[in-house]
Amino acid sequence: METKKFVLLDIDYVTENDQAVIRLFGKLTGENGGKHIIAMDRDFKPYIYVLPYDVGECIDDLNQLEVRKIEKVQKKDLGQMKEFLKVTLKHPQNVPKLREKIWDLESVEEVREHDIPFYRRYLIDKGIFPMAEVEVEGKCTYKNSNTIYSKRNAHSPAGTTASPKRNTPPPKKTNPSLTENEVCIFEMEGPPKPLESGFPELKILSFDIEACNPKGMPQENVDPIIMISFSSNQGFSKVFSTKSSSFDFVEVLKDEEELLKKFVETVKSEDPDLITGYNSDVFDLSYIRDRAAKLGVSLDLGVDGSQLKFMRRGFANAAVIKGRVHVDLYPAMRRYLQLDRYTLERVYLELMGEKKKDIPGDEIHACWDEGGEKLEMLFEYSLDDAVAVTKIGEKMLPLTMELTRIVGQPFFDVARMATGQLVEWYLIRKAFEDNEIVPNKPSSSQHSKRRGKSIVGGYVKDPVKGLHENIVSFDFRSLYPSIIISKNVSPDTLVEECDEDKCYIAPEVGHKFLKEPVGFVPSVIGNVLRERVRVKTLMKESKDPRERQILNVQQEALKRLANSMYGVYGFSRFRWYSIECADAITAWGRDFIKNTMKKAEDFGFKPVYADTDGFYAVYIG
DNA sequence: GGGGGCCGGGG
DNA sequence: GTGTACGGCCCCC
Repeated sequence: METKKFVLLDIDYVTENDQAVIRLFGKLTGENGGKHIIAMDRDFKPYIYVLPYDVGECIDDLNQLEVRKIEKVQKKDLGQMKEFLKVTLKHPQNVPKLREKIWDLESVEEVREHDIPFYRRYLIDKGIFPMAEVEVEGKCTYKNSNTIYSKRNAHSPAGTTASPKRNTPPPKKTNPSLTENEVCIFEMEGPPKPLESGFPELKILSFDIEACNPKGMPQENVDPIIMISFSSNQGFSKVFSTKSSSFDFVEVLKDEEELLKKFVETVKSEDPDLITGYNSDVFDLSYIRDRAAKLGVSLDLGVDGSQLKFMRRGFANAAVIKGRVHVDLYPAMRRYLQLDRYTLERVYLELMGEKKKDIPGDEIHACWDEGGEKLEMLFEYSLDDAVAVTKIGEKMLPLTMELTRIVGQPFFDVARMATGQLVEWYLIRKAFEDNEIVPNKPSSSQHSKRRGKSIVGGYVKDPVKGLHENIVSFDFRSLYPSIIISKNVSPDTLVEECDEDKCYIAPEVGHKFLKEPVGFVPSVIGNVLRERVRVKTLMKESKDPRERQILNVQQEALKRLANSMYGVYGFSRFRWYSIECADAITAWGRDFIKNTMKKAEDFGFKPVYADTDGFYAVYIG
């Protein structure tokens, strides 16, 4: 038996002998530091909770179905203790198959926590966090990365002869390149242990491809890839192309097939933790997939030698490279910044304060054809794009990393989550820690019912026109989070009736919230804000500039999380949705700002503009 | 005013 | 894969 410590980069599960096996992808720290590890846990089983009408009858009914285990458990449902049945199933894929059947049983009132993906359940239940260190015990076998992958697709049951998907082009003879990496395949014995750890140093590799078509956007069935650029945060920068250049950073390859092979080889030899691109989910990697399929080049980019694949994620697909984290910075920047446009050029200007080389899309074809000076410009532009992506990544990924370490879901997911989802997954983890059962997502009918209701927002006083002198401003610090905490606004403290001294009553709307006990959401926000104060104090005390910078990112992440928590009450598709809570919060907000303005007036200030959590006033004496 | 449809960004 | 999810703007009743 041996012990390994590693930074947890990603997680998934595969099926072996009809059993789900969790795989933790990481990078070893300490001894053998830098090498990849794939730790396999065969002991974790999928489960759901069932709220029975009649316990005995329900157990009998469940025993008729293909279940592994049934246990009675006490869990809080919005603060109220109830007896649930924890039903362990045989395979994660049985959950969607069986949950309807179970729900339809006469003895069953409700099925809960039936839509939490298996790997997320694992992270939550084991208390481990991606982008932090984990310790495992068991046995390690070193293998070459391209010998691991055995025709088995993640998530498809072993043995089933799955028809080859568009996802995975038929791998032709792989080039036994010199850049294969040794990977520690680790059989876990016992659960993983979370370790207190600092901010991991990650290697980021960015890339960008060029292709061209005289008529407009290049078409993957016609137009070849003409160059691929790379840039890392550790000094690597290179352009590969099928045309030569006088620049040192350009390396010429004989044809597109060789170019694509070089792409794969470079990813393997550079061996980054993070791969970033700009619109790479939708454009670069999709284009590479299609061209590679056409030319029969194997895209075995995963650390386990698995193929590049695409996952459906809402309206766009996300490109997955197992064991490395591929992040498309384009959708990430859309959430991170508030801009009119999100072109790479615009985002770069915003973050770096300087212009980037640019060639309009419709001129690329001419540059490529003409050659000479124009072509050299194209090489420079292409490299500059990859460099820009690295720089943007260095600026914004630390925040994503902190959010990952707080929310506790994979970096890949966190980088693609809207803030509402971040909050939801954070609350789901906290619910597990507090023995609270997670509310179900609204059904489509509940959802449309919710959408029909609207919430009155913050108080806005239209600005008084004119040029004002002697302006003073006032604003509440984190108004909504403060209201949630001070008025204990939570779905589990909301009551129909109560004694006046035992609850807080919202102005205008009249919703009542018990003063005690502390509600689930207020307690979570309270912890987030206290943690933020703690981090800010550490930051002020710290003498080390790098440490200060890291702590600053941490407190920013906590602030983002606290400020977006109010939203869970008002967004119709969220699990902790509560129109009463949302209404009460904004009602208190309006009340506070109006009262403060009135008081200011008593002291001779005349408000000229107000919005939600602050106002401006002039002193008139 | 609010529900439905389209688009972004990449070359 | 126990997830099928965006948000802003325009247009149209």
